[in-house]
Amino acid sequence: MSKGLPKRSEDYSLWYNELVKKADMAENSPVRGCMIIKPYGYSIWEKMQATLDKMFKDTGHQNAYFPLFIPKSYLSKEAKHVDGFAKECAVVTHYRLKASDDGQDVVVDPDAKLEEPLIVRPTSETVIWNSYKNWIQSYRDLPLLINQWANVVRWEMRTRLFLRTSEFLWQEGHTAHATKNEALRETEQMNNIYARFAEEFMAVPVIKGAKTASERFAGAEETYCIEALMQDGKALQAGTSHFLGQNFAKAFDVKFTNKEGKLDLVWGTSWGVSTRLIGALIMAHSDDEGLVLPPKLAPIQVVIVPIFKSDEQLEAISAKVHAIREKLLAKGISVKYDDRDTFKPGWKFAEYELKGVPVRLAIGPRDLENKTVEVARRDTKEKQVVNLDTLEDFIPSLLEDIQSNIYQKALTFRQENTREVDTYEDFKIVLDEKGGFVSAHWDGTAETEEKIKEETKATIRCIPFGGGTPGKCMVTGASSAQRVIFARAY
RNA sequence: CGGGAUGUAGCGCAGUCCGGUAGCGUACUUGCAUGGGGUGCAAGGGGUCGUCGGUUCAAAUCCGGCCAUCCCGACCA
Repeated sequence: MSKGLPKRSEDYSLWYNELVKKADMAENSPVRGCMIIKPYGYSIWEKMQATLDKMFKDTGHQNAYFPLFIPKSYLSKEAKHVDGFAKECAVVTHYRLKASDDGQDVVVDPDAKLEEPLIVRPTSETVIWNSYKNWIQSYRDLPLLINQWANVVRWEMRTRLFLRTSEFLWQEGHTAHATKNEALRETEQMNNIYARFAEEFMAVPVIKGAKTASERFAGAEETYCIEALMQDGKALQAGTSHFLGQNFAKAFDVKFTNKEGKLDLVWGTSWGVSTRLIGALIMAHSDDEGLVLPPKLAPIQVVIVPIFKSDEQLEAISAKVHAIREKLLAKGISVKYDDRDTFKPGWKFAEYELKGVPVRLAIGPRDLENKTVEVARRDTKEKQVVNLDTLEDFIPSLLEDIQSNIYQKALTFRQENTREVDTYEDFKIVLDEKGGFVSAHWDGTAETEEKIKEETKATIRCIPFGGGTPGKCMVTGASSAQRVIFARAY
C-alpha cells in the first residue's frame, strides 16, 4: 500500500480512481470496462443489499432469478426497448471452441453456430415478461411483485469504476398489476424506498422527480428517479423506477381475466439500483485522506488500534480491548481489533482513514493507567480522550452523530450548489463557473431540451415532484408549469 | 470509430532525442534499532524493456506492422 492520494480539488477523476484502488474496493479487470470488486468493496455492497432486500420484502416483494441469456427475438418484441439497448449488447453466437490448425491456439468452431444468437441481458424485462405470460391468467394472480439480484452487461464505450462498468451488479424489480393506478403507486413507492435508502443509510440527499420523455427508460411511459449531487458539482442518477404502462404486456401478450370476466392487459413496473450506488457513496462524502463511510453501511464501524512496545504491554491492552469489544458487539456494533505487530500504529491510522472506518479507538499504556481511550472520528478527524466507563454509551451516540453529520454536510453542499436562474445567459455562466444543480424554467419541448444539451452539455436531471410556481422558459420564453433541475451528469 | 498519449520489476516512473549489455522510488525478504500519525539504518531477491519484423558489430533506444491500456470526443435505461 503506497501512501498519498491525489488531491480531490486538483483532479477529481484521478482522485476518485486512485481512491477506489487504494481503499481496496475494486480494480480494472483484464476485460476492458469490467471491474473486479475486491472484498472490501463487496462488503459494502452486501450491506446495501441486505438493507434494500429487507425494504423490498417489507413491501411484499419476493426474490427470484431469471436467465443470463436472452434469445434475440425476445429483445426485439418491444420496439422502443430494443432501440434503447441494441447499441450496447454483448451477443453470444457460438457454443464451442476448437484447437486451431497449428494446435497452438483455440478458435471459435464455425460449426458451432447458434441458430439464434443469445443476448447477455442488459436488463431483464423481456425474459421476465415472457415468463409472466405463463404465470398470469386471472386478477387473482395479481399483483406479481418480484425482484432479482443479478449481474447485467451493457457494452458502454467509456467506463468508470462503479459509476459505469460494462458488467455491473444490481437488483431489478419487475411487477405486474391489474390496474394503472396500482402500477403507478408501485412505481412511486419504489422510488420513495430508493430515496429513503439513499438519505437514511447512504447519507446522500436526493431529489425525487420524473424524467423527461427523452431521458426515459426505453419502453417506459414514465420514469421516476432520484438524483444526487457529487462533490465536483456533477449529478448522478442514483436509482430509477419505471411505469411501463401496458407496453410489455402487449409485446409479450400478457393478459388476465378481470373481475368482470373480461380479458385485459396487465400493467407493469420495473425499478433498479446498482453497484453505481457505491460510486455515489464514495463521491458524495470522501476527502483527501480517503473514504468517509456512513456508519450504517460501513463494514467496520469501529477499529481498535493498540499502542505497545512489548508483548507484555500488548497482552495487558488486549485484555482491556476484549472487554470493550464484547460490550460494543453486544450493542450490534461491528468492531475490528487490529493487533497485528506487522504494521505500526501510524500506518494503521492512515490505512483505516483511507478505508473510511467511522470511529477509531487507540489504546496504549498511558490509557491503561488513566482508564481512558483515545476516540477519533473519521468525518471531522477530531480526537478526544474518553473515560472507559462511559465508552459503551458514547460510541453508539457518536456513530449516530457521524451518520447525521455527513448527511447534513452533503445536504448543505447540495443546497449551496443548487441555484435558480431565469435567463439562458445566467444558466450558462452558472454551469461553467459553479456547476451543481441549476433550477430553471423549461417549455417542456424535446427541441429546447436538446438544444440546451447540445450547447451546454447539461441535461434535465428531473422534473421535481411537488410542483412549483409557473414561469417562462429561459430559452424560448414560452410558458412553463414549474422549474426543472438541470446539471452536467455522470 | 476520430484526436492525443503511453507500454521498462507487484505498483509508480527515469533511461529513448544522441544505440554500447538494466536504473530510481515504493512494495517485498532478512537483521538491528524503533513504536501515541504512513519509522530509521543496513543487506538481499525480483526484468522475454507490450509484440512481431527490419536496420546495425551491437537495439529499451532508430524504422515499420500489430496488440493493449489511458485521456478527450462520439455513445451512455
